[in-house]
Amino acid sequence: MSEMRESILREATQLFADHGFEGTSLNDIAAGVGIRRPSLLHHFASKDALYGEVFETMLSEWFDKLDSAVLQPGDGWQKFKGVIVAGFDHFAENPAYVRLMRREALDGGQRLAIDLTAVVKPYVDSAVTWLETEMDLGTFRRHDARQVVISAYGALLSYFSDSPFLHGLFPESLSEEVLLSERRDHVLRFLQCALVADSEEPRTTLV
Amino acid sequence: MSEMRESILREATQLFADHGFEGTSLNDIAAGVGIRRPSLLHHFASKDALYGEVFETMLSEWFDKLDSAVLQPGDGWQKFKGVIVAGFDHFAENPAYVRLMRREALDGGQRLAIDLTAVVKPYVDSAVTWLETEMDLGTFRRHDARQVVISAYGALLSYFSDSPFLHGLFPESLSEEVLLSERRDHVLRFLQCALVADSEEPRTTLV
DNA sequence: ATCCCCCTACCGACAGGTAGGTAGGGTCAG
DNA sequence: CTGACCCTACCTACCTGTCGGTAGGGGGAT
Repeated sequence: MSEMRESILREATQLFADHGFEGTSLNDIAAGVGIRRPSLLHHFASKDALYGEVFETMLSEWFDKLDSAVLQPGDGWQKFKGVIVAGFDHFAENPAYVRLMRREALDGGQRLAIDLTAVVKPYVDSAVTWLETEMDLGTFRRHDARQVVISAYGALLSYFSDSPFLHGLFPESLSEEVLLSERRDHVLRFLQCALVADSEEPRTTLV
Repeated sequence: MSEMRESILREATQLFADHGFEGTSLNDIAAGVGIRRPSLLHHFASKDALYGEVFETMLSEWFDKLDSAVLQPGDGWQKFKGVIVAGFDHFAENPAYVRLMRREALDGGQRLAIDLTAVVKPYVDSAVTWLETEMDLGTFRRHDARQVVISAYGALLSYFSDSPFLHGLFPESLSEEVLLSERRDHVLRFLQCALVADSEEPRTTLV
């Protein structure tokens, strides 16, 4: 992969995440990497092709992280927590990915060549069956497992996707790092309280 | 308010929600109500003005519902539940509003004349102080109250804003109504488990 | 060393289309 | 007559994508 291609992909990821597909022009992206539009189109066949490649890169990086998180040893809450933490950290490092994903979810994924739902569904289904066995075992409270996945999805993504808006709700004095770690702690504790029955003092088991 | 103005506002709300500000043209909106673009611009000074009015309508309708929900008698979980239900039902009736709000949160509210954060912050702050007193009383578990608001915000909105994407994750056999009521039940039970300590059998108190 | 050829990378200029917004005229009700 | 309403025609700005052309490096053959 050429250096210029990567620069373009990086810039395009940021701009698509910030302003959406329609709100980003090829001129903007080209200017961001210091070339003209025709030169950009030398590396990518079209705006749609560029967008598709940005999205594929985003998805594959996330699936890699997710796969390795799922393969980590552990069970019950420890395993669930591991996946949540992996997601949180990955999204914290790549907030543009979250915003990209949210925009695509809002639009219904019509722009993509791939069927987003079909790609994600296997992950969701395996998470659902795993959750249901844990509930059968009694380690987790009884919930609609699919709904749990959606709720966790919402809890994880919303903070990052809506950060331009949500940030204004906090006192300005708090630094980015403090905000992040507070959110992380909260999400874990909140999910644990909702999922694990005997988590009356969950702080002691949060290690 | 003239009939035509209302039609335009209705159509604009739908299209802005579905395709975003940049993804919606005045021609699309005008065609949707059966007039030409210049006629539309007779009723609204500009695209920005139209969008601003759509957004203001959305906000004021939601704040009305929210105010009356907060004023309902009750305390502790019953009060919290009342607000969540009011939000859920309002969003279920007006999914376009949720998608509009999410899009604006993603963009950072730069397009609006009003400062979205400043408008919402008082509501959040009062919710935070209320939650903290309930936690002090012991009716709710100890959480970071502001984070609880964000989590509830995410749990409520995500299902509606990302519905084009999330719907594909469910079996197609389930009807819209079943899906909605299942989501509603889940959100309430999930939040109750997370917030209320003695909710081991929360179904009995869900009345 | 020199010439030739092909290649990648980039550019200016252009085409075709659409965007938001304006100017001005026709119609019709009060 | 006036004013509200809607129209066609038009403007400028910007969009994506193409075309022709250029700069320059690598590798043979002579």
